[in-house]
Amino acid sequence: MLRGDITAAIRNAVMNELAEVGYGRLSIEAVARRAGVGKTAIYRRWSNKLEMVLEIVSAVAERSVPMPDTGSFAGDLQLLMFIVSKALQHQIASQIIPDLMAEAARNPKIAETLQRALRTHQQAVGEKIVGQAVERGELPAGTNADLAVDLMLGPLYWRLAVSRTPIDDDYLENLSTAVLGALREPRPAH
Amino acid sequence: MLRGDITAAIRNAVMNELAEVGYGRLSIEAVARRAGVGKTAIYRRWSNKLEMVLEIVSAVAERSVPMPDTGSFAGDLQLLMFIVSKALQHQIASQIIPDLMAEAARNPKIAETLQRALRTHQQAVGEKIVGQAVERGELPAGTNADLAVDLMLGPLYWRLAVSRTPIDDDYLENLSTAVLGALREPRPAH
DNA sequence: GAGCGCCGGAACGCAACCGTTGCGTCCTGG
DNA sequence: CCAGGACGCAACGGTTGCGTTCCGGCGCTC
Repeated sequence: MLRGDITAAIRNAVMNELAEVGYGRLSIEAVARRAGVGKTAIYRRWSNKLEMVLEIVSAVAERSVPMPDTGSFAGDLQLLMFIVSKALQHQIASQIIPDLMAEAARNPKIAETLQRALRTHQQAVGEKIVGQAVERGELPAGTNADLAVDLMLGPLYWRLAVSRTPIDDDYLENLSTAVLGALREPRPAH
Repeated sequence: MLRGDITAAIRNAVMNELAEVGYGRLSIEAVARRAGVGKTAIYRRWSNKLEMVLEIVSAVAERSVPMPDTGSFAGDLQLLMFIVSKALQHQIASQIIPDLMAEAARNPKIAETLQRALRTHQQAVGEKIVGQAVERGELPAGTNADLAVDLMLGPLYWRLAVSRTPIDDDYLENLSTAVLGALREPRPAH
């Protein structure tokens, strides 16, 4: 019976409020104001702030990050980095994600939701790419997939969400070359 | 004239409150309660919440991260990663840093302070380590210091502050080996 | 031992937000 | 045409926090 356009307006308002003030300062009243909606309409849909935010955020997060499969590890890597960098450069995402990550450190429910919505998927993507590369002989058999994921996503996240230095195509190419070098068979010291 | 022990108690309380509830929810009243101090004592020292937090946090941040100089790039790298990983595993730091990073995305004053207190110093450390390595011939001459910093700190930050997966010595060694591989002269594709 | 300044504590007026309720309107299906 | 439900709006009492003010007490210094 709930009107869909209203629900959509609320979802939208929550995302924007989250980006602007963060979870800690998010208020139901501000969401209602922003959505042009009565508080009643919100409480009719969710029982409190936490539940509302979690439901909305995971709904958004679930439709993202496709699985690259270009036929070569170098290609997969470049594509993945391109996608992730685009996502992290998105105005709203780049505000919300670090905020919720920080919040997750003190709220187990947020942590769990984020884990399910982001980490798990990213890990699966990483493992698949690395697994394919190993099968093709592009990476050594013992390659640590966890380490690979950290190497692929860590620098991007650091750069875009933490130090917030702009990124260009050159940088992205250098980065993927470097990561490629990092994961290849270790060479003797000289 | 202000009593030093009281100032110290307030500083301490602010750090702990920041870790527990984050900047967004930090309240002067809670800080006073926690420090066992009247609000008056706080307002006598700082004029508002933002100024207080910035002054205290930068004071703490300024005394950290020594400059490694072990004589070899591999040694410097391992030492730096060890220090940073210890710092990021510190209970309070690992809560406060991501929180302020997220807050910095929407508050320019916080961003500026963090930039000065953390980024600038880290960048200097990275540049020095890379510069020394290039002089010794351990890294190619054109090595991009920015990229190197991202590769060194990004995965650690990602792992410890974002995905919050525990780290052991083995992982740290694998990571530094990988970063070493990433920064060496690029090899031809096969 | 008088005075000064910091101290904690209590209370102030003001604002924001919580979650709930009641009102009158609008839309829809029977 | 009518019942019912979702809507917005406004108001409720209660809580929390702001930044300020005033108080009495305590420990300096002169």
